[in-house]
Parts: sequence; C-alpha cells; structure tokens
Amino acid sequence: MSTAHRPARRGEPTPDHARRVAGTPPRGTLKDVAAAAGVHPSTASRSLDPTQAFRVRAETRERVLAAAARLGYQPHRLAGSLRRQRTSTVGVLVADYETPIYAALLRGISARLEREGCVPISLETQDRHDRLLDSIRILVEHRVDGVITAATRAQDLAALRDLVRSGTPVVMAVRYFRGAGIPIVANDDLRGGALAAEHLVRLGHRHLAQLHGPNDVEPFTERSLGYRSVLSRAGLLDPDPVDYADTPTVEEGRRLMHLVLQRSAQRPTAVFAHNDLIAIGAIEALHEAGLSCPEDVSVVGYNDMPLTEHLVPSLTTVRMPTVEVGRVAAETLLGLIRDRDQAPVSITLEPQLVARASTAPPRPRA
Amino acid sequence: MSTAHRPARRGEPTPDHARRVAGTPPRGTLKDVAAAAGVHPSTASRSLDPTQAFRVRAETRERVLAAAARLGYQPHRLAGSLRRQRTSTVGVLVADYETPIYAALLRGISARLEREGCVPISLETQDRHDRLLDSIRILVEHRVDGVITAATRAQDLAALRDLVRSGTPVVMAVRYFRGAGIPIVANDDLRGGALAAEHLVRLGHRHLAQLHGPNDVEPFTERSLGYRSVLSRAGLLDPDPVDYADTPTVEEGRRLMHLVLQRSAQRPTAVFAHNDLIAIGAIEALHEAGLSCPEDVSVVGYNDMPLTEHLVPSLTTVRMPTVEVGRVAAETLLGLIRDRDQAPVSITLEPQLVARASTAPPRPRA
DNA sequence: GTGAAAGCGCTAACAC
DNA sequence: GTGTTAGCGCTTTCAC
Repeated sequence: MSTAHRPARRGEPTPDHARRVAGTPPRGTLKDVAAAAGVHPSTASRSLDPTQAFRVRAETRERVLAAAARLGYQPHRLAGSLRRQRTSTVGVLVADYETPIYAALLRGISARLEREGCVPISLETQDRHDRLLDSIRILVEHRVDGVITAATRAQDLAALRDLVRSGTPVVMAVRYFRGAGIPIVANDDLRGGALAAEHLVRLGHRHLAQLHGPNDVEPFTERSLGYRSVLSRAGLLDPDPVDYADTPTVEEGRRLMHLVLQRSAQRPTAVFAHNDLIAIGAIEALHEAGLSCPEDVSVVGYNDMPLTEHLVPSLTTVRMPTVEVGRVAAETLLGLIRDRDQAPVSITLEPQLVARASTAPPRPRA
Repeated sequence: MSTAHRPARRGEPTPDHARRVAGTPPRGTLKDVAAAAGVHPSTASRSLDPTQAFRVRAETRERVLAAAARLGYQPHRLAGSLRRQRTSTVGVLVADYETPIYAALLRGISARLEREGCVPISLETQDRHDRLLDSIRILVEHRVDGVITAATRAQDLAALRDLVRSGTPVVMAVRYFRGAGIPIVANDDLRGGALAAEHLVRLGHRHLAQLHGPNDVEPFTERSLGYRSVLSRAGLLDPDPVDYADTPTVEEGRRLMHLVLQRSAQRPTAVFAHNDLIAIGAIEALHEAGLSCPEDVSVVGYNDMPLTEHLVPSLTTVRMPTVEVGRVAAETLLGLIRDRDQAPVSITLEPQLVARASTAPPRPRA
C-alpha cells in the first residue's frame, strides 16, 4: 500500500501539470479545461453553465465540453458557491433519524431538491434545544440557502425567528407552530383527528376516549380538536384526556390506556391514539387487562408507520402523506429562496384513514 | 411583509458597513471582526482557530473573541474549506432512508463525525446504479473528505474503486464486498448466521431451512455460511435454499416460505430468515397454510428492526449493533482521511441473538 | 463572442 | 506575536 498507483492527493498543492493516472477521476480545474480548449477560463465557465452557454459560439462551446469530458473535469462547487453567494444546499432538521416519518420526509425533500441541483444537509436534534441551536449554527456556517425544520419545539421558536430575520428562509414541516410567521407544510391534523372519530362513530361507538400525545406539540392539539368536533356534532360525550403522553411512545401508550381503564366511569369501546406507537402500547395494555382488541375496545392510531399492517390485530390508522409533505416543503422553501418577500403560507395535505383489523363495531350490550 | 425589519440578505453584495438590525444574527466577515478588534484579519483568524490560538497573545485573543461575540460572527466554512482544501464533510450513501438500519447507521456516523466538527451529506441511491454514480459525482463536486457507502452493489464496485484511486477515502458499511481493497465495517454475519442456527439446534430442531436473502449481497451469503457451518457440525441435513429472495421484503418472505412448504420432503420445524421482513412474510405464509408459529414452525429473523418485539408472536431475531457500526465506520474513515496510506481493514462487530416468542422447541413427534 | 480583472472569505507561508 | 501577501477555484462585471 504505498506508491505505484497513488494519485495526487487532494489537499496537497497539486500542480496543474501533475501527471494524471490513467482511469483516475478528475480534479482538474476550470483553468485546465480552458487551457486544453484554448480559451479563457471565463469562456470555459460560460460554456459549462447552461444559463450562460448561449453567450458563447456553439463551436467554442463544443471544444470546451470536449476538453472537460476528456479531462474528466468536475466543478468545484465550493468555489462556485463562494463566488456566487449561494450554496445550493438546504439544511434539514429532524428530531430523530429512526422515526419512520422523518425518513419519508427526507425522501420527499431530497427528491424535490435534486431537480434543482440542491442537496440536503440533515442534522438530528434528538429533540434537544441545545442541539437544535448547535445545528442551526452549523447550518449557518455552511451558508445553506434555507432550512426545513421538522424538529421544532416551543422553546426553539425564538432561534428560528432569529434565523429568518438574518435572511435565511425557513419552513416548518410536519411539526409546526402557528402564528410564528414561519411557513408551515404538514398534513391536516384537524382533518386526521376528524377522520379517526368519524370512523369510530360510524362503526357505532358511543363511548370513546383519546390517548393524547404531548400537549405542547400543536399537531397533537389539532388532532384532538378535529376529533372533538366530530364527537360534539354527533352529540357524544367527550371526556377530557386522562393525561398527556410525555413522549409519543409505546410505554406512554400503555400507561395512558391503563389510566383510562382505571379512571373511566364507563369503559370506552374505542380509543383514538395520537400515533401508532401509543396505539401499540394501548393494545398491549388491553391484553394485560384481560381485554381484547377490537372485540372489547377498538383502537385507531396515526401515521401508518411500517409494519403496522403486520401487527395482530393489524392497525387501523390515519396515514399522512409524508413523502409529499417533504416534497411540498422543499418546493415552498425553494420558492422562498427565489423570492424572500413572500407572505408565510400554511399548506396542509389530506390525510387518509386506513381501516384495518384493530377497529370493529362495539360488542352489543350485555 | 416588506421593509422595516428586513435585514441585509445574504447573496446581495452586503457592504461591510451595512447596518445590522438588533437581534439579527451575524454575517459579518472575519475582516469585520479584525477591524472591530483593531487587529489584522490573520490575527483574528489565528485567535479563532484553537490549533493556532497559542501563537497569539492572550490579551489580543480576548479582544478578538469579544469582538466576534459582539458581532455574532459566524465563520464562513466554505471560504475556509476552499483555502484549506478540506471541507470537513463526509458523504454517506444509503440505499433507502426508510430502512431502519440506515437510520441507525446514520446516527452512529453523525455522532462520531460531530466530535470532529464534520457533517455528513447523505444521499439515497434507491439501490440503483445510475443514482449511485450521480451521487458520487455530487459528492466529489462538493469535495467531501471521504465517503461511507452502505448502498454498495456488485456493479458499483468499479466506480468506488475509481473514487478511491482519485484520492477520496471510502469505507463500506453494513453492505460489503470483500477483496475490493476497500475497508469494511459491518456486523459479523458469519457469526450472526451461526447464532441463529445454534439457537434453533439448541432448542432441539433437527429439520431446518433457510429463507435466503438476495444471492448477490455478500452479507446474506455469509449469514448462510455461518448457519451451515453450525448445522454441519451438528450433523444435520442442510437442504439447499429453495430459492433466493429477489429483495429482502415481506412479499418475498411469504413466497419463499410457501415454496419451502411445498417442496420439502419433510416439513422443517424451524427456519432462519435472512432478515426480519422475510421472517414476517414467512409467519404470514405459515398462517395462510394453516400452520402456526412457533408451534409448528419456529422462525428466526435478522436485524431486530423496530416493532419486531410487538409482533405476534414477537420475533426472535439477530440484532446487529448498527449504531456502533456507523460510529466505527466514521472512525475508520477519519483515520483514513488523516493518513491515506493505511491498508484496508475489515472490522466486524458482534451481533447478538434476541430470543423471543417466534421460536420454541419442536413439537414432539406424533 | 471572448478576454481581462477583480474578488467571494478565508488561511498559511513568509517576513519582521 | 503580528502584519503582509498571495491565492484556493470559480463567476461576473466590464471592456473590446
């Protein structure tokens, strides 16, 4: 492992005349291409930039393109970015890489950015304020053209507003806070909550309960509102949540379900869990209490995360179009990058109820 | 949404004397800091660089730091990177953001890089060769300091070798090909396959079958080898796989399990599925055939993906330390970036058997 | 249609 | 210990 094929390392002051090893990808500069084509670097630059190519004679351009291909030229984006004051990178803040909805979100974002020649730089905040602040600093140092945040918590809002004020466009995706003057792209949680409630009411349930996600996250609040509006229209009793989940996890779902079973004057025949993990915990709690789902209690989740259809019973849930949310968030951000003086919009996408085996009509009264 | 608070936009030729709005984060340059501290830019630079700070008098440095803090100075990494010929970015290639192991991998990678002030730029190849080539091009244009690939397929090897030859360190994580001269960090699939087999043999199973993942992916081949070595040591018959999964998915798992049930002279009492999704498909196929798991057939999966413990029956599986794989892959890459002339290593981490409810002793012979 | 020249913001020789 | 100078690789006026 020493010499022979070792190519010029990047980072060493590679002289332009350094011999290029056969098969070695590039690292020539624009100057090299220009020289090889017998033109000035600026002409080479114009030839390679589709938006400027029209300024150069077709024949000249051909020569440049040929030279570039021959040398295996690959532009140095950093240099271009520095000069252009625009990096074609976008920061993406997620709370947790392992949460499936963030994966889908990222896919949607990347898909849209790609068409623009942009790449996402994504950072995980682990839902910690200090990490979010660090992440923003890193993104600013990299001079990303904009930021999509799916990790926003109430205490983070000030920092995000500062970021906006400093001239960086920001979009909140999935997780949002209204009234912060920051554009929002999310699924319609009001509608999602309503869908869950309608489904249960239509099945004939009259005694329902909610397993409520963290109370300081607006999407959960909205799911609750949507759900409650349907119940009140149906003239049904709507007990206050016994408690709120600290975090939307299986453990918390189990805890909340046990609470509901203990505290309810009349046991509900159906529950709306604010996400799938809470729903899974709820079903486990039912089993622990000697009850079964859906026979004794129907359960609706939210998100339609992977494997929910393979659970027993397979989970009825509300599916949010997360990939699409990502795509639209990217689109919105790109618009904002082009024109910063747009009024902040709030875009919601339609969720969809996926009926599976965890919901059924209530058992006829004994 | 028009004037008032609108700050100097980045991208406009912001003159240094532009008025800074109160509360507005930074965008001053090093020159501004230097001027504010009454020193030369290079002194400011040294003061802010921990590795150079010792060259500057403590008092001067204080002044610079104070000025930087006052102005809310944030370095422009691109400029530094350009000059330094080193970007402190690392490319990460994954096949699919939605596969949980990639999420865990990314977390491990980020965690390690972070300590070095590096950020990952991750791209999704969707397991397509053309997308992998594009992704490599993008990473090269961004002059990442190195690349970690978890998306390698046989046909991609040439491109990766070119990348290495051009001077960019590359590490293969999770998915690997031996003998390509590229360092590998992965879990020990040989051992993982053996763990699965040992578990089943120890439970008393004598008739086993494999549900084999795609045959052109070495990790699956190795799982198979590890499994077979245990069987042969135990003196057990080891029928060839009925077929290989095209892709490691639930559907393919179902197909393979049905094939096994049809083709086997004697029905196996246990199967080793090369990943969890295949295992889930297998269990569903068993149900469809009127059999049950683990009573009629025990099933072992691989990966311990999220929710597998909440399936019914909860899945016995082999857990790979994916976060750790990511961390070590990053570590290895950083080493290679520091010193490119290291011999390619292959590091394997210990997997672990997680025994749950999908495996049990075979039913006594009728 | 092409070339000349300047400079994005930073760092690293080199001088003193 | 600090300043001077040059330049990373590119784009973009501005001339002609």
